[in-house]
Amino acid sequence: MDLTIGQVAERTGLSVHTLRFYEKEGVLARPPRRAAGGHRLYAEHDVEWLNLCVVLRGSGMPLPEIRRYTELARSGAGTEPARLELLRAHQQRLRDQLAELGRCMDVITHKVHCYEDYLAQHDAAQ
Amino acid sequence: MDLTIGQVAERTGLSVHTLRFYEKEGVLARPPRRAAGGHRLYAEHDVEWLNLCVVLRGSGMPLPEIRRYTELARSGAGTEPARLELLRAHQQRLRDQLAELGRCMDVITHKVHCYEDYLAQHDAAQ
DNA sequence: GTAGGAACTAGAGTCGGCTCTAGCACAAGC
DNA sequence: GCTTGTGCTAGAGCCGACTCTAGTTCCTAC
Repeated sequence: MDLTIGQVAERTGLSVHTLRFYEKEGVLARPPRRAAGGHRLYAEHDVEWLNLCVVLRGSGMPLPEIRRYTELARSGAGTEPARLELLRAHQQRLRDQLAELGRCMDVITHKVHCYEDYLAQHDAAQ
Repeated sequence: MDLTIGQVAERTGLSVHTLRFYEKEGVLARPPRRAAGGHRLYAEHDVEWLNLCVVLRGSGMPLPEIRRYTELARSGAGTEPARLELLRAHQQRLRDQLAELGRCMDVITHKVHCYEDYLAQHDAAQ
């Protein structure tokens, strides 16, 4: 039932290095247990938590804020409103970012069309 | 008709520092002319070019690639196919990124709903 | 002519987020 | 029992993209 750091790396897409780094940064709800020889032992829920963190990171949440969210979750009951607020704020930022990227996409698509038209014209002339 | 670096900063949203930095990085089609005292003099088309660069950067294109695009544009006629290819590649990356961010948004929205439901339940129980 | 703000240069510093190194311990398969 | 791979720690290094500093010069308005 326990997973090695390598197995967790495989299941989260994070590198072994990054997993240790995240642990140091307080991204894990609690540090994993250790085997006799000092090797980390992860549980399934650690993987789930990390996969959520991957989503948060992948959408641009900075590590300190992920740590804050983790701390709230670690504190347990009563912190739900704060957690909700944090997620909502991130959701809004993400919405804004999507809108901004959409505008960028429009500009780029327009540029692409300009070049396509130009080249179509140019090729036809030959 | 000429613009100072400060005016260009205002019109592009870039800082004066960043404008000089971009110039050093070869992001400008050609370095701006200089006034008698050595101050940079920008033309309107520099602002347009920079605004395109802002869009490219804002959508995640790294500076070396922007420089490459700039160099192609500087080389003039004949480089249009290469420019088109570069833009198309970026467009594809942007599409992928938008899709990825959309998936992140779905996960986060789901999380938000979980908390909302939980809190609604919790509040009703009081 | 002088004060204050804007611009100049070269180069150093910062920041976030990894990523890698060194040197060593442990473990699994033959 | 030995090799090969995986893991451990602490800490250094790297990368991209700015961002700022120091020391100086230039322009504008009084």
